[in-house]
Amino acid sequence: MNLTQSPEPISRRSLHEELVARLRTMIVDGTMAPGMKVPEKDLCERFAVSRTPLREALKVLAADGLVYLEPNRGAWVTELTESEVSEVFPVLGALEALSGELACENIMDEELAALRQHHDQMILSYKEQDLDGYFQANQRIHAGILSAARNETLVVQCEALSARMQRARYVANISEDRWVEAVSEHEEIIAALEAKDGKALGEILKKHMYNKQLSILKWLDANRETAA
Amino acid sequence: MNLTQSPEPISRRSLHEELVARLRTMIVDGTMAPGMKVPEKDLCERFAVSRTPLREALKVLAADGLVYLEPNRGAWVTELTESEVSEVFPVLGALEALSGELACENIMDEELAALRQHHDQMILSYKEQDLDGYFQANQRIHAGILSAARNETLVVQCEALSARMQRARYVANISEDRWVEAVSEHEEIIAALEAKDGKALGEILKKHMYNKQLSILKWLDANRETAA
DNA sequence: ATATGTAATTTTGAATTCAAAATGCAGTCA
DNA sequence: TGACTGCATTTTGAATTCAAAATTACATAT
Repeated sequence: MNLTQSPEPISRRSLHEELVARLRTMIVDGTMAPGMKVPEKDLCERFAVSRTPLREALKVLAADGLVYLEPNRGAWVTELTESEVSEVFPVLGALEALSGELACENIMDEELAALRQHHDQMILSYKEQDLDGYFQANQRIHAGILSAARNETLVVQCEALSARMQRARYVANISEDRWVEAVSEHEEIIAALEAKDGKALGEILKKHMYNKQLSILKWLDANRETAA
Repeated sequence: MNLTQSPEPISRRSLHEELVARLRTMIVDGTMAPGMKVPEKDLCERFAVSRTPLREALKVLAADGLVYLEPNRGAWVTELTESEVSEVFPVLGALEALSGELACENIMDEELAALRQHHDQMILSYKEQDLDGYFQANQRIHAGILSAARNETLVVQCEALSARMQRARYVANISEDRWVEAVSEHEEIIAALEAKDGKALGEILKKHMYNKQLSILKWLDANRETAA
């Protein structure tokens, strides 16, 4: 038998891996709300697994900062506090800035073209006031820059921290003012990218992150008493 | 009863937490060498625990990138490859740069004084060619800057990535040339810190990291055939 | 009624068990 | 000799079990 192009290996997934992915999604999209006790027994029944793999998954999510464990008391979904937001965003800003610099060095023409399309799509969604479409295009742009940076470690770190903040973005409905501002920042982003100006792109992405932070902090502050 | 200053909660540790800490140490200090299969049964006997908590710990270490898991085949200590080093150091550089900037904003006088002492101690160790003392002082300086940044998330991220690189630092014996260079960089670091020049400190720390990367890559390259 | 003490129940942490998968080892045949 | 096959052994993944800890419910006393 001659296998010139070897087929990709059959990827197998252990139960706990699958559970990590599922639970992460549930936390990020708000199905499991911040502050909520993780219902171990419930989840076991729902996913039809025993406690062993579920608990393994919870340990991993705890290391990621999405849940916290209290010995002998169980697991809770982490709250999104002001102080956490104020800690995570600067770190995310530094990492996105790096991703911008690296992307300018390594991006390929087809990738750049795809990003330009996503950008135009995003502008279109904004003009039609289509928030879902906007979010999706926005997501794709950031993912595209990150992947163009050619640094898997950076991807992993960014995604882990983003996941922790994502929950807020789902709930925090963007204000019209912030939306206008974000769109204008994105014009700068695509411009810097097309000019391959890494330094500038890094700065803009950092600023972009900082503004997101402010917008979320504002929302958190406004909803503080509501939640409590 | 009036508890004006509430006592700190009694901290308890589950077995798996303890195991994560112990195994991490064993991997970082080289007791478990890169590339080695993790001897599950052995470790269980050695620590006198069952497989359940040990395996939970391995999942966490895998999420940290210190081991990798192959389904149905077990766990291995991750190798330190050129590509991993080339990925992790830039990320670490960006994070250390951030820590420098934040430290300049937030450091207190006593902390600065302590760092100056560690620095002087480090110079002394260098003059006496005391590598252990030098490493220790060096470690304390970086930890001190990080803690002065007042950002727990940043600390966690830096420590996780540092742990992955630390193994190399243990094995890679610093060259005399690199040592001279590192000492001179540290003079710049303490100067920027005392001048509270965040931008400059960030730049130097980033450069410092980059030079460490080069030095480790050189070592890896020289030892490539030895290890294989 | 509120606070304290006690027993029953539930939940958690970790050991054990069990089935599936991988590995190692003979024995067979070219 | 060398590679393939089938069987025994080991290792792994996950369910189950069991003891310890926490929670709840209830009774009693102030």
